[in-house]
This record gives sequence, C-alpha cells and structure tokens, in this order.
Amino acid sequence: MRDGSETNARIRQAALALFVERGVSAVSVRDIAEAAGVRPSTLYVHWPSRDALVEDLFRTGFAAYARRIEAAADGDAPLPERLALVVRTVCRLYAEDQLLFRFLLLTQHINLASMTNDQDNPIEMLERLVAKAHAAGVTAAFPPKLLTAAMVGIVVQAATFHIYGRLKRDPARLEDELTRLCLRTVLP
Amino acid sequence: MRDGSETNARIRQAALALFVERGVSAVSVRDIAEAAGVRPSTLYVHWPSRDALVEDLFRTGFAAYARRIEAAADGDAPLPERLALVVRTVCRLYAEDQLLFRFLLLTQHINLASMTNDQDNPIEMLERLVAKAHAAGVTAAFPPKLLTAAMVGIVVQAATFHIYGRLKRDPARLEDELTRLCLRTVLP
DNA sequence: TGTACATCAGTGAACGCGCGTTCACTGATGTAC
DNA sequence: TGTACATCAGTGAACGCGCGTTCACTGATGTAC
Repeated sequence: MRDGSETNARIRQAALALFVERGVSAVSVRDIAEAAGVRPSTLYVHWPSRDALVEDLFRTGFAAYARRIEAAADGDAPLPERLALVVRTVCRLYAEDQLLFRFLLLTQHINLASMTNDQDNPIEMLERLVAKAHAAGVTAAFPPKLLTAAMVGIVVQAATFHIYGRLKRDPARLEDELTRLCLRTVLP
Repeated sequence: MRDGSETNARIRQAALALFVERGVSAVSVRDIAEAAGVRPSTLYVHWPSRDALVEDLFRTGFAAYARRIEAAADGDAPLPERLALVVRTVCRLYAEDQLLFRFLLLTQHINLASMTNDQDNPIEMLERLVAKAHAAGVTAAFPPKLLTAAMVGIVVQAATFHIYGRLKRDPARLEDELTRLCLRTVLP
C-alpha cells in the first residue's frame, strides 16, 4: 500500500475515459474517484488540484507524442520517407490509445495557447522536419508552415471523422491511405 | 424597451467573446451579464438556461456556415471551380468573424457528436460536393470521405495555426494558397 | 388627442446544490536495532 | 528473527464558495377607446 503508483494509474485511466466521454468540464472529482474506486480526497494525495490532474494528463500525453514523432523524424532515411514515417507514427498513436488521442484533441484549444514554442511539442517536431525538406527542395511550392498545417490537418481531421463515425475504415488501411495522401500534398 | 433584440444581440456578442477568450466552461452567467451590461437574471428572459445560450450560439453559427457553403457548392460552374469556391468561402467566414469561427472550432467536439447527419451541417454540404466530383471522375484516387476530411483538415488546421500565431499570413493571401493547396490534394 | 390599462424586457434579492478542497485520522507496510 | 517506531497512501467528514436559476416586482412602451 505504500506504493501509490497503481492507484495513480487507475485514477489517470478513469479520468481520461470520463473526460473523453463527457468533456472535461462535465466531470467532477467525485465522478473520477468513483470510477477509479477511491475516495475523492485520495486524488489530492497524487495531485494538488483537479486542474493539475488535467494538466498532467495533457502534458504527459503530449510529451509522449513528441518523443515518438521525434524518433520517427530523426532517422537517416531520405526526407520523404521520414515524412511518411511521421504520418504512420501519428496513425499508430491513434490506433494504440484512442482515448489519449481523443483527450489531446479535446483539450488542445485549452492548453495549446500556453504551449507554443514548447520543446515537447509534436507540432514543432514536424515543423522542423518539413522545414528541412523545404530547404532540400523536396516539397511543393508552398510555405513550409502551411504544409505542416496541411499534414496535421489531414491526419487529425481524418481521425476526427473516424471517431464520429463519419469515416469508416480499418486503422491499417487508413494509415496507408493517409500516408500516400499526405505525401501527395506535401511533396512537389 | 419592449423590443429586446438589441439586448439579445449584446448578450450573444459578449458571451461569444468570453467563451473564445477563456473557454466555455470558465465563463459564468454573471460574467456574461456583466460584459453585456445587464443583470444575470436578464439572460433568462432570452434563454431558458445557460446551456441553451451556448447551444443557440453553436446552432445559429453552424447553420449560417451551412447556408454560405451550400450557396458556394450549388452553382452551375464546373466542379473544380465549385470546390475552390467552397474553400474560399470558408476562408472568408474566418476572416469576416474570427470570433464565431473560433467558437465553432472550440465547441465542435462537445456539439458535433449530436449533429451527425444533421441537414444544417456544413461538413455534409462539402461531402455531397466531393461525392459528386468523385462520381464525375475529377478527384484523386482516394475515398471521397477521406478527401472531404483532408479539405476540412487543411483549412481548419491552417486557421488554428493562424489563431495561435504559428502561421503569420494575411487572410487574402492565405485564401489563395489554401485554395490551390486543397485543389492539388483533391483533384487527380 | 388624452386617458386607462395591458404587456413584457429587465431587475434585485434570494435559493439551494454540487463543486473543489482541507485536514485530522487510520492502519498497512517498511525500517532500525 | 522479533519488537518498536516511522512513514505515508488512503479515508471520512466537513468547509465555504460560486454557480445556475427563480420569482415577485417595476416601469417604460404599446394599445384601445
């Protein structure tokens, strides 16, 4: 019982599921505690406040995404292949833990304003890779930041359509199609 | 004083600005009333509840977007031109009233789940147009729903980048670039 | 046109509920000797 | 190994605050005659 890490994980998981299901503001500390099988006051053993839990979930998830995308972008492969790998990586992040993906999507507008120019930011990772590709002359004739937005938009919007049932497709197939579509848009 | 439409408009405007600035859940009825120069109870003359105000703002804005996009999609021009006009229309909706655009972006995940297959849905409008283009053989070899997602994603993500200062560009220029970029992605 | 009455947008004061949070406590587990 | 003590994850009960909402009212404006 001295090690609270299992309880911590249970609370995180319960909170994530409820936040995604109902929206962050519609979930109370009591709701989370009940879903995690603890008392409300237990949450304050692990986080100083409800907001701190939300921020922790966001920052942890966001940073994990940044690490995965950095790994995909930082190889020795040719730039188009690295771009393709980044797209595939995002698709896999979605397939692996849809709950986390949806949570990050849901809270981006609340948290993104304060995270611009952060180094643990997956968008920055992609932006750097696209800038490199642009400098090497392997992108279409558009500003690299616009191409970055396009890549992010294509993948994120496809995921959003998938979540709301507007786009029915198994994840592996979607991964292939999104990779080809993104490259078609970004490469010359 | 008998006609409350001016007060109604002032409350809407104040609510929209505060919702976009702080997020919907961080704004109280008292905050909105103060910003609109009325007493909190006045809001209940115009809407039965706080939630009804939020929903009214969303539905009204969403329906207005749907009408504008329908007008752009329903012309007699060739399909590629109509697709281009839809992109331009979305760009103009953003430029005309950034507050409303941001509000719809902010609340989409809360409200979108309950609006699938709604007829006042701008996404449906675009989906129908892309399906028509697909049937006529003037789209790239991808499922039309995926191409719809790509178009929406490119424009919406560019707007999001623009809002957070990640993409600095004057709206007219962005409109031209986004139109070309979207067509490049969607056409064969 | 002038008067009496009806309407209803907006007000002021108050309501109770559920929220996030606190804190003295318990008792199982880990540590020292 | 056995005993005494320290630690700290988790609890139970309670807190006050701010929230959305209600409702009897006011008084300016519109209507009837």
